[in-house]
Amino acid sequence: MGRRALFMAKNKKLVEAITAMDTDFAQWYTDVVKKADLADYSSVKGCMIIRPYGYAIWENIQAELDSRFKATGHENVYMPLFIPESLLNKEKDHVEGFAPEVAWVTHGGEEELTEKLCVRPTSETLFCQHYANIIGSYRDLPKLYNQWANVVRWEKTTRPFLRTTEFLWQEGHTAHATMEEAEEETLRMLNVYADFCQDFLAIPVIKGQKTEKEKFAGAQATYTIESLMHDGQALQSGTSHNFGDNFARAFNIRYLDKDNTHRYVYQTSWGVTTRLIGALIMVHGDDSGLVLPPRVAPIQLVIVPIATHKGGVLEKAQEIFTTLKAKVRVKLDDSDKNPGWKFSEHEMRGVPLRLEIGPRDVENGTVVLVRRDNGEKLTVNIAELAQKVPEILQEIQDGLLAKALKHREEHTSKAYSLAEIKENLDKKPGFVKTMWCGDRACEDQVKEVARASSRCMPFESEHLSDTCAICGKPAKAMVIWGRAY
RNA sequence: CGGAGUGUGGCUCAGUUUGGUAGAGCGCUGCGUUCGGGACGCAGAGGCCCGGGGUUCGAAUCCCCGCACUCCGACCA
Repeated sequence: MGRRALFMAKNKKLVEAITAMDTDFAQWYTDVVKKADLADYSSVKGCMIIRPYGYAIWENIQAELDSRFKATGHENVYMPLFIPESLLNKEKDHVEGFAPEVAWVTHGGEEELTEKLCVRPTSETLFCQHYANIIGSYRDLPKLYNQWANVVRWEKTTRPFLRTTEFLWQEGHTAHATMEEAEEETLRMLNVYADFCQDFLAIPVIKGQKTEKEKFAGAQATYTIESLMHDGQALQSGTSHNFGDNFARAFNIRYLDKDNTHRYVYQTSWGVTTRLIGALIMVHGDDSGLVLPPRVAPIQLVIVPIATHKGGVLEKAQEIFTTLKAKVRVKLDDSDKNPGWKFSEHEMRGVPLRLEIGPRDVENGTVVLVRRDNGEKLTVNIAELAQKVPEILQEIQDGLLAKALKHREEHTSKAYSLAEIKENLDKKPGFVKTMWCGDRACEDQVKEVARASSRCMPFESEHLSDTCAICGKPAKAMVIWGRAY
């Protein structure tokens, strides 16, 4: 009864099974993951069961990205799950970066292995060894490979999708004849990610370069797309690395050039992970649960028939289902739950559009459409549905991106001192822009005082002042700071 | 890796203080009535009380030792 009362009193919050965002954002996140049937916990810490609905989102992400990778000339391959210890150790910075979080296989059956095998935390070393074998001539270049795989990193703190011990991702690994080509590739793929996030996931991102401190172990340059969650925390949503010839030297990947001299190749790697699902939740979700942008939504429209025992309703619903099936991903929920229950269920799962059809509608030749993003109800003639539904879905897609962008802008500030960075973040968590001298010491200080890290040096940067906001020395770049997941 | 908390039907928990026949709500199954914002009635099914050792006539409850998970801080996609 108390629950019911809450339900009635607070019209905005339609689902009482989910903790309100303002009450406890972390709990809200966990509630959404579970109530939207995205994932379940497993018996191994940090490993989750991705349920059909969550996996369907991942499959949509995969399909779209994969076609964009193919369109830019990449081929898919599959590398082994295991890496011999000696192979992992070949590149010094790389192994040092990953050593603390690798899982090791020491036994095969009852027998102890002569060499430990690492469960891949990433596959640079595997690709490198393979490239050393197959690249001989400039005619073999470039090699543009990608793999869809799982990787394991022994994390201390885990959260579903955001940081799990095992996660799914894609890792692109390419080899080029020149540094210029490698740099071009690195940026090309960063742009693929950025466009994908904005067009498909309706998540606005900031493109930029990581500082020395934050760059990938073994890379010469790391580029990133950074997004801002609803609670003002930053999320690194994808990275693209230019390795230069670091790995090529360590793994002796050389090609014979046109002038008959051996040269090292220049390599890149780039990846996005199931973390993107976490971003979707935290960028678009609300107190009623998940809100999915139509393009990534496994179900774009759900049909809820009302009073199915009355003649004609179910038949009409089925007819509409058949018509719309050709245009959008549609589900007819003809289960014997109550309509109200179904409304809540599909809201929690973030279905962008709901279609209600009851006896009144059948009589009038109309249906009621309800938007998940703003709750708006529209009465539409059945004859117009095939045209209207795609239009409304597009509006929702655009609206979500605009809303997220507005939120990010409202949570982005400028600062001119260390104290101001901290003050801004404490007052209103988000992105803080400052000038920076380029010294690691200043980053460490921001970490210590403001509990924030440098997210990136954005490509689109401004000149805020001549001096570093932290130490006052001449500034070299603008940096965006934030508290990150 | 520190600090705190929690482990009892599928889920959320009560029961533990003070040892004495394992409970509730939700969910699940069947039948019927309902159906425009989480419906209702009746009848059911379902538990090695996290694990291992003690103490006791008797342990979910008391004592040791583990393990797991959650949340908060240092490292990371």
